[in-house]
Parts: sequence; C-alpha cells; structure tokens
Amino acid sequence: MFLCGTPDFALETLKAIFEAGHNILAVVSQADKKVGRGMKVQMTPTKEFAVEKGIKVLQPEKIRKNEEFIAEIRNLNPDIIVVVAYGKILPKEILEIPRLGCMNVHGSLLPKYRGAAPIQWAIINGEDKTGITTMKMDEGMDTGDMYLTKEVVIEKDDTYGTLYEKLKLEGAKLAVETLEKINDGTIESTKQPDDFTIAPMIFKEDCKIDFNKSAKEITNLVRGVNPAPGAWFNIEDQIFKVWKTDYVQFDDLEMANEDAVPGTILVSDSKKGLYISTKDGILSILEIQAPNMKKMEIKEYLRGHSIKEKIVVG
RNA sequence: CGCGGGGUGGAGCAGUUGGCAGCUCGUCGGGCUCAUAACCCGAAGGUCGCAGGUUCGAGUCCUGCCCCCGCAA
Repeated sequence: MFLCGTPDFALETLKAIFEAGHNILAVVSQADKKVGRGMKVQMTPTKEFAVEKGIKVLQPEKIRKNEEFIAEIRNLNPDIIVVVAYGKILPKEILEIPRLGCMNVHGSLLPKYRGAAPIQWAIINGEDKTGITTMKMDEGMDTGDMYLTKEVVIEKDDTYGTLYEKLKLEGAKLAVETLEKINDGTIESTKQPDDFTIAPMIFKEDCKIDFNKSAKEITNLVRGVNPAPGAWFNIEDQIFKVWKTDYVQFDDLEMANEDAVPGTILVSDSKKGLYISTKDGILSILEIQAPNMKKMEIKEYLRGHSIKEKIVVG
C-alpha cells in the first residue's frame, strides 16, 4: 500500500497503519516548508516518520501531468492508496492505478462539510457532533462513495485544536478498520446522499468578528479558529486577536445597556473583565492578544493596559 | 542575512523635547466591617537585559552583544 498525507493528522493514520503491520511502499508528502522564526526548513511530520522507519518518501511539486511521478507509482504497484489531508486532488490516472482504489479519510460526517476545513466549520456553525468518514475517492472534492463513518461529539469547550486531536485519533482507527474490511472484501461503499454542504478554506477575513452577530455565534467562531488562524477585531485601528470568549445575557451584567450599539465596550476592568455588546447577548472576552504580544488572560492584560469603556469597536 | 515588536520592583505596563523612577494588580503590617477578591491607612521590593560611548547629567541619544516574543496558516 501507499500513503499520501502531510500534517500530523495524517501522521496518526500513518502510524496506525504501520503498526497494524501493513506494508507501506511509500509516503507522499507536500514539499518541506520553511517555518518558524528565521525560516528554517522543516520536514513534514509524515516525512519525518517515514525517514525514521526507512520508508520511501516522494515529494512531487505537482502531480498533474507529472509523468515521472505517475510512472513511479505504477512501478511500485500498490494495492491501495490511502490519502489523508494531503492537500491536493489526485487526477484520474492516479486514482485508477491501485487494484483496490484510493481510500480517503475525511474529518466530517459526509456529505456534510466537504472540502478543506470541515473541522473548523463544524464548530463555527455550532454543530453538536461531527465525525470521520472513510470513502473511495473519485475525481471530485470529497464526493466519493462512503465506506464507514464514526461520530464524534463536539463538547461546549472544544476548539478547532482539541477537536482536531480527537478526530485525528478516530481517523486513524477508522482508517485501519476500513483497510482491513476492504482487504477482506467485507465492505461495500455506498453513494453519498445529495444534501451536501461545503466547508471552504478559511481566510483571515473569515475570522473577523462581526458584532452584528450574536455573542454565541461569535464564541463559536472564536472556538472554530483557535489555535489558528485566530479570530480578531479592531480597537482604535489596532488588531486584537481573541482566543477565548464566553457569552452572557444582558440580565447577568450590571451596567449593561441593552440599547448599546453592537460592538460597544460595556465594561473594561481588570477585576471584572472585558464585556462587549453584540446584536444578541454580551460577549465576554477571556483571552486576548494585542499586536506583537503573546496571548494573555484578559484580566492580566487589563492590569497593564487600558481599553476605554463606551467606545465602539469592530 | 524573510518581516516586525520588546527586555523598567513578584505580574502586566507608563515613562513626554535626556533633569528626583511611576501606574494598576499582587505581597506584608495595621485599621474598619456581621462579612468579603470589599473599603481605609502604611510598608517592603528596581544593577531600568549586558558592555562600551556622547553628556554637567542617560530608562531616555549612539555602537556592539545576549535573551524573549509576534507574523509568515
């Protein structure tokens, strides 16, 4: 067999398959990236593991019309190709090479949340559950026939980061289970229902806090993009990132003015915290990051800095 | 040589045109209160990252070095 994938989400599955005793012919990863301060080149997680275990690593810059790469795969003649968070769509000529097809592990309950950022969007939309789906790949974006699914509950305090960790583990387990059943011929793939939704890539603009939404929706956004890239808003032309929030009702807060324009700083106090009005409910900022500073608990931040009350932000 | 910010009492920060080193919180002592993470009074605690330089005088200006952090998913 054969595995394509880059980040540590894929690494978990790679490890599980390796430990289950499958013969991994090669690992395909995106090119190494320059990361960190000083732009040091760092190996991708899957590559690092492969190198350690002496597995062949391929890092084609492009895969479409890359005859050399395609010939290499034909030559290795895998029974199946497993793809996890690889970041590129495989062309038909590659999909057709393995005898048992290509299997993909996706971080949602398909057909919901097809696309690049299923985990983030599930949280942003306030879902109470999501999951993992394994499927037989076709040429579309997460449109292949499904093999197995596994539900995962989204807890109230789950963030993109914590949910990612949970799904990573479930994904690895489900991948191994699916592989075994495919191998035994004890599984059928089923067509996806028609009511699909798309989870597109998330850009910085998507992470801007809109105080015309409810405090609950904003909190879901904050959870969904933590730890990256982070929700943000402006206070007097300075960008502040927000890492943790909660929401309270107007009744719960003294001095709260229900008529305040959404985005008004209602309370800014190093003992009480930072509260901002929204269209529906009050947003309590719990963890903030000012420009060029590290993340700070809000009360800690307000001890050294002042944010004016009554002003409107956003 | 990727871009940028910063090192000031225990914590988070101010510090203006170079001229007595400040603020909020915490800590300690005392007081008030039925009571408090409340309130009042008082106290301790700083080689202003390191090394040079300019100056009558440097946290502040110049040079070199060390360390920390943010963005580049």
